[in-house]
Amino acid sequence: MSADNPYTRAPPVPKSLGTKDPLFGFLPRKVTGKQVLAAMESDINPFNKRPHSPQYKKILEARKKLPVFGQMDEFLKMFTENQIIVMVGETGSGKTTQIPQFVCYSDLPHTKGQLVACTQPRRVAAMSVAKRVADEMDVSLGKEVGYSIRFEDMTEPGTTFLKYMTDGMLLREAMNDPDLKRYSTIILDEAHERTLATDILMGLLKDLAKRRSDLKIVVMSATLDAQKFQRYFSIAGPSQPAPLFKVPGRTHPVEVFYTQEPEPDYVEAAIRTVLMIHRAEGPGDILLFLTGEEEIEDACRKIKLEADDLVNQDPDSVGPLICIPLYSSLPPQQQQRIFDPPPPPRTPDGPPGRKVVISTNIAETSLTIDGIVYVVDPGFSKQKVYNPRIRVESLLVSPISKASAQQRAGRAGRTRPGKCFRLYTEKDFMTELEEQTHPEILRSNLANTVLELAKLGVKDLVHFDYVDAPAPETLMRALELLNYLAALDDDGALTPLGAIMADFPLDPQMAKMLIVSPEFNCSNEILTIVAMLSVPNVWLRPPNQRKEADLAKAHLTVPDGDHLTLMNVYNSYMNNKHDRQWCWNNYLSQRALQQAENVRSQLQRTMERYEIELVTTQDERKMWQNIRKALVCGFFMQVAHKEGEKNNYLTVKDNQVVSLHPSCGLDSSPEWVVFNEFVLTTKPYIRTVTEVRPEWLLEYAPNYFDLSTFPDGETKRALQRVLKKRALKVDGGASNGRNSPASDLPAKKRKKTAPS
DNA sequence: GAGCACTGC
Repeated sequence: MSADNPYTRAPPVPKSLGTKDPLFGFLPRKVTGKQVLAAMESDINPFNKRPHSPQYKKILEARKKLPVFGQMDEFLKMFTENQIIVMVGETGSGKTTQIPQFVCYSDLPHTKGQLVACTQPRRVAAMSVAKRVADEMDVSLGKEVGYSIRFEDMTEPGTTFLKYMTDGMLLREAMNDPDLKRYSTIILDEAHERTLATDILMGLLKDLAKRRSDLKIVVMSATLDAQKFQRYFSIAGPSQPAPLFKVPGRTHPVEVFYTQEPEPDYVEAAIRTVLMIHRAEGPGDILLFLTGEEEIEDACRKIKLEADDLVNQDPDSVGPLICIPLYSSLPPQQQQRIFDPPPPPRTPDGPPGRKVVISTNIAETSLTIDGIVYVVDPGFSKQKVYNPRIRVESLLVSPISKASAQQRAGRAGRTRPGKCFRLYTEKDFMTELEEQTHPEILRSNLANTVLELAKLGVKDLVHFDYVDAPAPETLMRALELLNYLAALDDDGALTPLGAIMADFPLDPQMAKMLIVSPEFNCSNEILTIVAMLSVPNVWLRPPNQRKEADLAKAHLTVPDGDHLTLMNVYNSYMNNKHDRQWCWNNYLSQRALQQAENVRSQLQRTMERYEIELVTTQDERKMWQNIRKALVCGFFMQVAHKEGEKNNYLTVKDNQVVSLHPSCGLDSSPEWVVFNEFVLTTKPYIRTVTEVRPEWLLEYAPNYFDLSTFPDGETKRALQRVLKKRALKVDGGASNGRNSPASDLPAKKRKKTAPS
């Protein structure tokens, strides 16, 4: 910010070095590899004109050995001649660190007050790559090179010209600046992972490229998807696919083995294979892929037992073995164990020890473990699937794709030649596995995405140029929900309320509930509840302390409803911050609560921007009633009605039979409830549940609770009885003339002009 | 009487 203030500036540097300037003679976007190489080898940093540090040259020498470095001139030529490039760089090619730097030398964004952006699907990647590149360019992180992720903007406006960021972050920026004018070039990295955000960005950028001829785009992906992207980005005409720039990787060969026959029990087969490798194969660590926490912990125990047996039977030829579980909900400290060295031999010249990491898909992309030589791949993972008919996302153990299997095998060849044992037949691999994992956009509830697209100015959501178009029914479901929430009008256009909702990083139901909550004098409470609903489960339940954990939970439970319990947990956490042991003593996840605190303050800032007041109700009973009313305004489509005597519920309109989830803290089973989630595990459950009154449903969501649209049944009859009773009351003089907040803007906002 | 594949805003 203060770059022009001579008093706060870093050591003075000559404004112009004339012909000594390493960038002397550089014409933007007409730069050659020879020129860049000379500039890189200069004693002066071309971008801040300061002398290079001693380690700069050392790092440069290492960079020169990367496969991509040898093709710099070729890349720059293609960059000069094309607006959009598809680039394929296999593992170890150095594309993520080098290509953005090459682009900077050609674009010279710092001379135009612009930036080069490089997106990543994951926060850690954005941070760590930015750090690495800042070192390579000999600048400090957050100055010329920075990163931007949720909760952390490590950039300096006016100084930063190369920015690594999460794909979701760039999408957010596009909502406020659809032309992304600050960027001279946008690089989408890991495009083959097909995250929702990257898919939407590809659609936006393809369109934007037509409007902004000065914008260049580089899409980086794995080999298998390149053609698809080349065809998608053929903006010069259907017969002219986007040019492909290809760089070989630098990995070691991996030998792949298949089973002769299909394995009926993949966990058992996996354990057997791990022990076989341990007995018969040379030194090197093992990575085994399983599908979830329970399966992993179970396999760890079994392998440990069997390996101990082997060692006892044959201590002269079998070395010690340690098993390390790995999944995302493990605390970071335990995740670090994957980097522990394998155990030493039991005697100085005994057989070497071995490490086995048993992991979910997290080790397929997010985490790399050095020293892995053997991979055991049963061929399954848990995948999200969305059923638009019943509006439910669930996790299903499904066969992986060929691309995924290839990625898993590659994990064995990072340090030296390795082996991959696939626990399925080669025939099944060839004929049964899909080429690619279905992109997320085909497997998700799109309510959020559709609202984002509307805010991005996309008028026709159905005919938007998707790389892969979602099922029409999924889009219809999303449009229907947003229309009921009054975020979209009957023509599908964004309403002023919808524009505000889109600015909150929340599901539309929660955004709606938060925005209307001042009308019920409980925005302070709803803000807390929404933050708690946005973070992972806060309750810990270690397998050997279940009773203690359940007891601790019972102490914090508010019997009137799970939403109130969440609020109580958050408030207790804040009141006990002085006690470092408090979370641990109450079997609560410190990490999740800390995250809730972050989310809450981020949401509060967005509320302030729109002047949505933070208010509270003093009377506790009234407050609780108000909270439940606000819940109805967001979640009126997630209501269930009790049927019969047992804990059986029927969801309203959809008529799905559901049960209260065992984690539910209600001390009774009320007739009407709103729920936060419908989960399909061993059977259909509703989770995070609170009692509501049927009158509120009719009052705050009259469009949805238009009984003429209801299927016949007990739910409809119950609501008809409520209507009748209400009609009698109104005749008695207690008229209710208030506007329904479920279809209107918050009171405060009505007086102001809607923000653009 | 069950769970939380993995990300992201």
